[in-house]
Amino acid sequence: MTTVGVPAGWPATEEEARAVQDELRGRVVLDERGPEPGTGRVTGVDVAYDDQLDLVAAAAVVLDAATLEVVAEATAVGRVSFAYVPGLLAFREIPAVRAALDRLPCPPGVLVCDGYGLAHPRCFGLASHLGVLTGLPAVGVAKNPFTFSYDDPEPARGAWAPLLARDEEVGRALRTRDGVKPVFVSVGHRVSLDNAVAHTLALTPRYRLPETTRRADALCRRALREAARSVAGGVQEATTRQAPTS
DNA sequence: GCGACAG
DNA sequence: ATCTTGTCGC
Repeated sequence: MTTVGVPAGWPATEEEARAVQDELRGRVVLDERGPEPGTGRVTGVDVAYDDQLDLVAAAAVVLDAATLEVVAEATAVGRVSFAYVPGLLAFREIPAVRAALDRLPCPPGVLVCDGYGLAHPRCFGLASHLGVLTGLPAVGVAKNPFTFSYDDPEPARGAWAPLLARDEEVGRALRTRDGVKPVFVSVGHRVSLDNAVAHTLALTPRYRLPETTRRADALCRRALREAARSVAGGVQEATTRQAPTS
């Protein structure tokens, strides 16, 4: 099993990480609408953890945007690069995600992240961070409202309400299934909010969460199980070798 | 000061 | 994120 390490210069403290966000957020591009839903490719990325074994597994799954069929997929396993701190999620997820993206055999198209983009304490969440580092269009689709507030959208799929920080719209609470809890969409990089919402609806013909994140979630969990099994197997193998020879 | 807080 | 069985409903 090949493992990816923490990148050189990766922040070691929360202070350093916040400084990186403050420096990079100026590179977010907000004046592009982005590719139209249903055209080209859309790539879901997700990460799973085993904190006991200090393992992280990431997956990137490329879908044909028109058919939602899987075009390509890749995984990467490594060590945990940062503790989970609200507002600093990107530092925990990005090294493994980038390694998985680097292993894809084709261009990813639009990235769909689990989490937020501009809707963030320093306006630089995971989706924006990954977008800036890769240069790719990126959107954030989160399952929880984080620190933001919203009024419940109408019950029909497609209905939405502004996601608010203070009184600013930083994203949208979007109903992707009739009568089901909304998801929370925000702009990452090189995509407009309207288009991010349109992409999310195009990716949710059947389930609350986008097909991209469902596929990536399943794949990174599988990769983590296999990595954990491999680690456990290695330990067992070593133990066996060390058995007394009396 | 205390609690909340994407994954 | 992760720990976890059954259960209500389409």
